[in-house]
Amino acid sequence: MATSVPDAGTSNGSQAEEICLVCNDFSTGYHYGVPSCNGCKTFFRRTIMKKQVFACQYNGTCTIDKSIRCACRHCRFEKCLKVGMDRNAIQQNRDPIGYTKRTRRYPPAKTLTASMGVSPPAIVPQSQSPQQSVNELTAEQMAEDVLLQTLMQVENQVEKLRNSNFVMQKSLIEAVLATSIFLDPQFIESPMEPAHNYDILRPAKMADYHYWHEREWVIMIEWAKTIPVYKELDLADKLALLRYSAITYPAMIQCFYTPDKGPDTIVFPNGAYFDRNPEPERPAGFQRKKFQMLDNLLKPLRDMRVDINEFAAAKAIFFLNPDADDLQPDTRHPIAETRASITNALYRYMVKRRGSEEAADRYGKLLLLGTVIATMAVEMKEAVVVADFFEQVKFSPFAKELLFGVKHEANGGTPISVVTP
Amino acid sequence: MATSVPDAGTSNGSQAEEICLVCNDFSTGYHYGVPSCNGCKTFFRRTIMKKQVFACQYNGTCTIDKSIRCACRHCRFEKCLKVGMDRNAIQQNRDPIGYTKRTRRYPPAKTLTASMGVSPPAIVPQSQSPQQSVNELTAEQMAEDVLLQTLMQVENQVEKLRNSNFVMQKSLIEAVLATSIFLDPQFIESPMEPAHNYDILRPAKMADYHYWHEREWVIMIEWAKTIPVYKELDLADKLALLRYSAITYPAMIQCFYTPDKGPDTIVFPNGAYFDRNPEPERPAGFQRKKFQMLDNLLKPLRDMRVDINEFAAAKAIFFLNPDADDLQPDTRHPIAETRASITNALYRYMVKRRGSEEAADRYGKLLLLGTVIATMAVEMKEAVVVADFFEQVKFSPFAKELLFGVKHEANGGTPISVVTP
DNA sequence: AAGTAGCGGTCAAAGGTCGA
DNA sequence: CTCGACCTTTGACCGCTACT
Repeated sequence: MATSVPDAGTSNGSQAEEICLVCNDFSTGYHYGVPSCNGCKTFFRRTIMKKQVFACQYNGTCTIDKSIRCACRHCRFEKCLKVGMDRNAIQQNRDPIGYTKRTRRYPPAKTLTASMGVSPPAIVPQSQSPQQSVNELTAEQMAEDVLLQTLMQVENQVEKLRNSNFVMQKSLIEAVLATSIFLDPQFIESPMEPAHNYDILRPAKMADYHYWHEREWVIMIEWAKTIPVYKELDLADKLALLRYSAITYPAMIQCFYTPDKGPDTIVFPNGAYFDRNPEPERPAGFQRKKFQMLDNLLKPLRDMRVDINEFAAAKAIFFLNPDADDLQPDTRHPIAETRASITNALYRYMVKRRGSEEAADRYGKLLLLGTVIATMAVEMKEAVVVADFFEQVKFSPFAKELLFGVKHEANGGTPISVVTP
Repeated sequence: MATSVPDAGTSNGSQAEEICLVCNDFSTGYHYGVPSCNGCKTFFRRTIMKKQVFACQYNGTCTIDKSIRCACRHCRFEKCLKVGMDRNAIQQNRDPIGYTKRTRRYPPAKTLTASMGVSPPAIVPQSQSPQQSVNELTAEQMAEDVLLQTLMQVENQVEKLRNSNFVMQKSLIEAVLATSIFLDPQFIESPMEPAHNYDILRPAKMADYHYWHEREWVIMIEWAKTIPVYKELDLADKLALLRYSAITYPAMIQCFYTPDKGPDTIVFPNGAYFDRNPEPERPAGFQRKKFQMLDNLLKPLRDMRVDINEFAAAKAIFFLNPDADDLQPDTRHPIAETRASITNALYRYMVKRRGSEEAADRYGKLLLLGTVIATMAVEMKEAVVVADFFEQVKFSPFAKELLFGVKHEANGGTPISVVTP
């Protein structure tokens, strides 16, 4: 326990390799691919080898620092994964799929080079280096991983944009055609504005629902424009994808980014919240949507402890729906291809973080959330049409453009009607 | 914690290290820099961590000895400091670790394997036995694989039943409650009847659609009764699952088992077929369903060359939808568990047959068909309701029971209206 | 031949547990 | 409530192997 507090003041990045990325203690070199200290290195290895699963006593957001790195093993392990420690670099206890023999336990005798029979690969390196199937990626796989990394990086900007005070005064078409703010270096480097106060909550009013939906839509549009395949689509196809996700994208965002105020509460960044209580002034059918969000989205996301990177991938997978209405037949294929690229990269990401066994289970559960998304998309499309038909909801021009594909007027942009919450 | 025992030269040092410098009890090693016993070690830590301050009842000169070390906490703590215990060696609170007594309970969850039954094993499995990693499947995994194998075996009977001339004259409720024909040894051993002649095709008429839908429903019911978790459900939950899949189960069956007459044709076993041609006599909305079946189900099933075993798993995964309407809350969890068991077993099956790389891609694509299924389920539920409302379709009593949950009449069974094709 | 980076293993010494 | 026998967890240090 070296008590020596490192002078963190040196902003020199070249020293970064000497600091443990997990706990900021002095690093003793690269371990499992990450500059880290002996403690975090050993902790990571032990956790994986013993297949331990921890639970955070709080809300899974504990800060990990040298002085308190032992306080929450769940968050410490999550931090290890977050900074990129690679469980495939752990040698014992290998991937159960590509069966490799291990020669541990009692005899250190390595005379039994052949060990047990089954040796699938032509070359069997006796003592396994962490190479092989893991680091050897094809060019295609690397491209897929780059795509996923881009999604992850953008996702890390989403909350910043969501909490910010930006005002978009564009029509839907203009917003779709403009360059994404997520690709604007000035925005990327801007600091996160102080989070809203989540301690003072108040029930959401109609104005809150409208305000936040339109805000999430703008975020969805800015986000979509960062996806390579999306940029290449015709305007009509872009709008078709946006329309398909118009209901579910805000729902996913709101479920994932709400602070944990219990299993029945979803909070908007301004402190407005809703829960299971009925709200008679809202159109019928929206109560059902609330239950679906709480039971079928929020709960599994929480239970699975979906991390932001998995969430980034899931959002894109469900958004890039080649079966969405009104897509031109020619564009379905490239969309499906990109979707497959993301699923493949997501799977590799999960294997790296969770191991192949848990990854398969987790991957399946996450993809099956697609059924929930699809159900909500269809049901709410119906409900929205009905609500509009009976004029229960006064949709803004922006909303009508998005939900119903109302033709854009020749020249003037229809400004977003921002409702002050 | 390199001990760096400084005893090198001291003659009697070897003896002193075995004695607690605080109370002269046997020491258990160095604690906080001083050879000390467990009691004094723990006492010192507790005192520091709880920031306790003691007062001596006498004059602060109490002797501390093993027999009376608890008599005066003030003087005991002073003695700790005097012999050199280092308060800087006290660390922060750590994460709680749970039970440590081996005579109590089973370890803190995580291993769902032996969750059933009482069986607290004398030896806690929590300890490290790094075995089981490679070829060895856990008992849980083996149970999952057995479940999948059962589904596969039943699936191999489906076409036999579908092509047979069986006539079910039962009401929905009776069919649900009876024993599955798939579990009847007599049926299992019966030979497959000669397949229908798929060379002579004719366009399907309304009667064909009705006939085959009701027939697929009967097959669905017989099939569902072979799923262990399904058997345990209440009648209402059984009906809820059947209702959810009432549209999509026949669609999946028809897509998978149709002979390949080109990408736009689906053939029933009696030679009746349909394709993309509009059929004005059918209700609006059914044309859309046909396109969905051809484009979103038949095409991917063909493109992926889904085999019958994968199909068996997929059917069950989509059928066991824990989010289906009207399910009781308590039954959602066991359904989700079984669904996860099947997905896991399916993944292992794919890895075995295709290798881990292709398996991940294939597994993802197959599970994402769930979005198609969910979309069709919801849309057709709407369409069916509308169709019934406008009486465009004369639903049979059996169909009404299934689709709308019409109450079963007290005694008489409502016979299936078998339309001769 | 010697050096180094990064694996896994080790065990003294931390902290946690729970019946007495 | 405190005590302390007994337990788990931690991490500085070590040996090992592959690759310079």
